[in-house]
Amino acid sequence: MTGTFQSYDVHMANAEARPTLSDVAARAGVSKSLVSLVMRGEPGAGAETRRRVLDAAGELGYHPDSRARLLRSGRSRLLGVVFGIQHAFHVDLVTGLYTAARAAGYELALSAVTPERDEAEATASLLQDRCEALIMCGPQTSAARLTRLATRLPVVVLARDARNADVVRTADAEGLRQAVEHLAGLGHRRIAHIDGGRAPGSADRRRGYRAAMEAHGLAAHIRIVPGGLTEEEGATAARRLLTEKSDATPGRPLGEKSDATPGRPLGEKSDATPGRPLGEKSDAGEGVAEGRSGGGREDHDGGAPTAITVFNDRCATGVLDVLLRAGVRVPEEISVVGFDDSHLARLAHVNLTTIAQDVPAMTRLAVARAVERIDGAEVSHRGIVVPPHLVVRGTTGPART
Amino acid sequence: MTGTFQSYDVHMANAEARPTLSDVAARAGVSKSLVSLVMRGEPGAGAETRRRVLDAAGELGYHPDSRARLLRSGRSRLLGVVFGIQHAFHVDLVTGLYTAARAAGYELALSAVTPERDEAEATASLLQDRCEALIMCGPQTSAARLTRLATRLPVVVLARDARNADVVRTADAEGLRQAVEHLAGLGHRRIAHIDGGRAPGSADRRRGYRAAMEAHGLAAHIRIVPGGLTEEEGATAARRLLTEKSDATPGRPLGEKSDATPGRPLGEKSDATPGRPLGEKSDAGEGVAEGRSGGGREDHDGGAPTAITVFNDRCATGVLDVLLRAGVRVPEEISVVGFDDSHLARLAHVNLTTIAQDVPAMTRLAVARAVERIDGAEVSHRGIVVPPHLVVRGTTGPART
DNA sequence: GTGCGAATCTGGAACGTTCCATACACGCAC
DNA sequence: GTGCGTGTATGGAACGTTCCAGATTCGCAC
Repeated sequence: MTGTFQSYDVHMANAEARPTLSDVAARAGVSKSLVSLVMRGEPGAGAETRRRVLDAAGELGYHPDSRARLLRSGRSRLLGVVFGIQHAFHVDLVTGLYTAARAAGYELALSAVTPERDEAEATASLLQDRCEALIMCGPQTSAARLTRLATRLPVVVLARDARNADVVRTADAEGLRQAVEHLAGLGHRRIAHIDGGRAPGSADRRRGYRAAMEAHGLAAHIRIVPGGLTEEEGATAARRLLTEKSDATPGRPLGEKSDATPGRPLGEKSDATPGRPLGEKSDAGEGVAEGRSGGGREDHDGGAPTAITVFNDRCATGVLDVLLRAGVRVPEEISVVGFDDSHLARLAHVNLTTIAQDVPAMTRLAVARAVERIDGAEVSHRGIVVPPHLVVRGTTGPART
Repeated sequence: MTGTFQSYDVHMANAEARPTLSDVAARAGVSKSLVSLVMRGEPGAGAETRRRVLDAAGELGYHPDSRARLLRSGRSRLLGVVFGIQHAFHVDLVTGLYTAARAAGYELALSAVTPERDEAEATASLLQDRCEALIMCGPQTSAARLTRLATRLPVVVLARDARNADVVRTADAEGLRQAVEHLAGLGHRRIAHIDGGRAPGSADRRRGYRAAMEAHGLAAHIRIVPGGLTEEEGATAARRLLTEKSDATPGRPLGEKSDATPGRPLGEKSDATPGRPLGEKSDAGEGVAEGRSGGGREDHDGGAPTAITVFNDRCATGVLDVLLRAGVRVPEEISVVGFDDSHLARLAHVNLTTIAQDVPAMTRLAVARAVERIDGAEVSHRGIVVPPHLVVRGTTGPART
C-alpha cells in the first residue's frame, strides 16, 4: 500500500534533493576530494580556495551525510547505550553518559528496554547501527549472551557486576556499610534490610549489610526482608514488616489502621501487581530467606526494627509511603536509608537519606573504558569500582531510647 | 596518545572484521544480490537456497550494516524522537512509540533532552542521522524554530498544541471536564485546580476546569492555584492551600502539624528548589492569578476545597505527599484527581484517580501521521485530538457533608 | 638549468549495501 | 522445434563519502 503510484514522485516539503559533495565541488570549481578536505577542516587546501569552497557550501546549504561519511571511514563515533527507560536510576545514568560522551568526542545511540521490548532487541538494533562499543545499564542479559556480544565489540557493563565484560559499578557492599554505620552512629541497633531480590547489585548490598552489622556487634539483629526494585515491592515489604511488628509486640501498636493497604481496590486498568497477600511465598531470588542469618524468627530479639536500609530509592519510596499511611513517623519512630540518590530521593518532599552512587564518575569512567577498548588499548583490570557516599537528608534520626 | 603504534593493529576482542554481504555470499556459494534479497525477506529466492543463506549468515554472526543500507536506498526507515528523559509521561510515550513504529515498519532513533542537553541539540543530532520524520514529545521549541524544522522534514508534535506542525494531543479541556464531573457527581462543590503554569496543555486544562465548573453552577467556587509539572511544585501548591485553609476556617484545623514542610532542612547536595516561603510571589505563567475568576479571596465562599484537580500525576504525587504528612486523609477529607495516568498513578500505593491520556492511540496516530507525511500523502486536518478518559482509583470519594 | 621537497590539488578506488537489467533454467502451449 | 512466461539467480552500477597515490606548480638551493 505504500506509494503504489509512482506519479506521486513530486514529493513535498523536502522537495529538492540534498546537495552533495560534487554539487559543492562543481560550484566552487574544484574536486570532490578538496571539498572533503575543507569540510573536515584538514590542512592541504589554499586559503583562497578554502574560502571559495566554504562559500559554495554555504550557498547550497550543504550538510555532509553522516551515513556515507561513516560508511567510508569505517568509524561511527557512536556509543550504543542500552537502558531501562522506566528505571529512575538508568535515566540518571543516561543523562550523565550524554555529557561524558560529548567530552570524549562520541555520540550516543540510545536503545530503550521497555516492557514490550527486551534487551535482545535493544542490543540488536544498536549492532545494526555499527556502534563502536556498547554500554549496558544494569543488564539482565545472560552471561552467555554477554560473552558472545563481547566477542563482537567492546562491551561495558554499567552499575552491575559481570565477569565476562568490562564493568563500572559502585562498591555496593561499601555503600551498605556506610548506611549501617550512619544508623549505628545514631544509636540504632535493630536495623533491618529490605533487599532487591534478583536485581543487579542486590547480593552485594545484602552482603555489605550483613558484614557491617556483624562488625558493629549487631549480628543478632540482622534481618533481611525480601523486597525488589520497584515502589510496589517496597510497599509490600513494608506492610509485611508492619504486621510482624504488631505481632511481635502486641502491646505497642505502631500501625494505626488495621488494614495497611490503600483505601480501595485498584482501578480496572491496574496492570501493576496487585497487593498480594502478605508473606505467603518467600519469593526473593538467589535463595534469600527471611532472617536467614541464624535460624528462625526467634533468633533476633523480637523487637521491631528502628531503622531500615532499603535496596534502592524507588523501593524506599514505597516503604516510606506505607509507613506514612500507617501513621508511623519518619524519622522519629523509624529511620529509612535508600540507595542511588536518584532524582527521586532529592525531591524535597521525599527528602530521603540515601547512599549516592557517583553518576558523573561512573559515566565518565564507562565512556573512558569504552574508548580505550575501541582504541585497542590493553586494559589491566576489567572491573572498576567507584565508591559511594552517604547523603544525609530527612529520613534518618536518632534512635528512640 | 591514541594508538600511536600501528603494531597494535592486531586489535583485540572484535578481531575479525565484521562479516559483510560478500562474506555470507561466499560461504553460501551464491551472489551478494541473492543474500541481500534473503536478508530483507523479499521473494525471489528458492526455499533451499534461502535456508542455506540464512544458515551461513547465522554462523558468521552477520548483521546488515544500516549505514550502507540507508545510503544506498535513500530511505532510512527511521523516525526521530525527541523526549524529556526525566518526564514520566514522556517515558510512557516512548514506550508506546516503540511498538507503534515497529508495527508500521519503522525504527526509532531516540534523542533525549536532559538538563544539560537542550532540544536544539537533540533535534540537530537526529537531523544528521537522516531520519525521515521527527516526533517531538511536548516540545518547548519556539514556533519559529519549529516552522523552520518543518520545512526540512515532516514534524509531528505529540502531547501539546502547535499551529505550524502536525499535532497529536489529548483533549485536555475535556479531560478536566470529566474530572470535575466526577467530583461534582460525588457531591463536591468546592473544587480547586492546581495548574501547570507554562507547561504544555496547562492552559487548556485550566480552561476546561473553568468551563466545567461554570457548567455545574459552581462558578463561585472556581479556584486556581499556581502549580507546575513536578512533584516539587505540587508540594508547594498543596502547602499553600493548607495554610490558607487553616487561615480561612480557624475553628477547624485540618493540618495537625503547624509546620507542613518535611521534618528537617534538605541535605547538603539538594539542588531541588528548596521549600520556598509560602505564597510570596504568584509565579504561574501566562498571567494566571489566584482566584482570578471574579476578584479577591472573598469571592468564593471561604470554605476549604474538598477536592482538587491537579495538572498532572507527578504534581499530584507531590500534593498527596504533603496532605498525607499534614494528616489530611485522602479521600475521606479531600479528593484528588491527577492527569496522564502515567505509571506513577498506577502504583498500588499511590493509587491515584486520574484522567488517562490514551497513550497507545496517541502514539499510533503520531506514527501514522508521520508515515503519511513521509509517503507524501495530502493531510486534511493537521491537529488530531484524542479523547481522554477517567480512571477511578483510590484518591476520590464522596464529599464530606 | 636541474633537482627536489613542500604545498596544493586531482582522479579514482574503496566502504557495504540496494537496485536494475539481464541470464539461465525450466515447463508448457503452440 | 520455437516462443514465452515464471521463478531463480547474477553482475555491475549506483549512493556520498574518505582515503590514497599521484600530478602539478612553485620556490629555492645547487
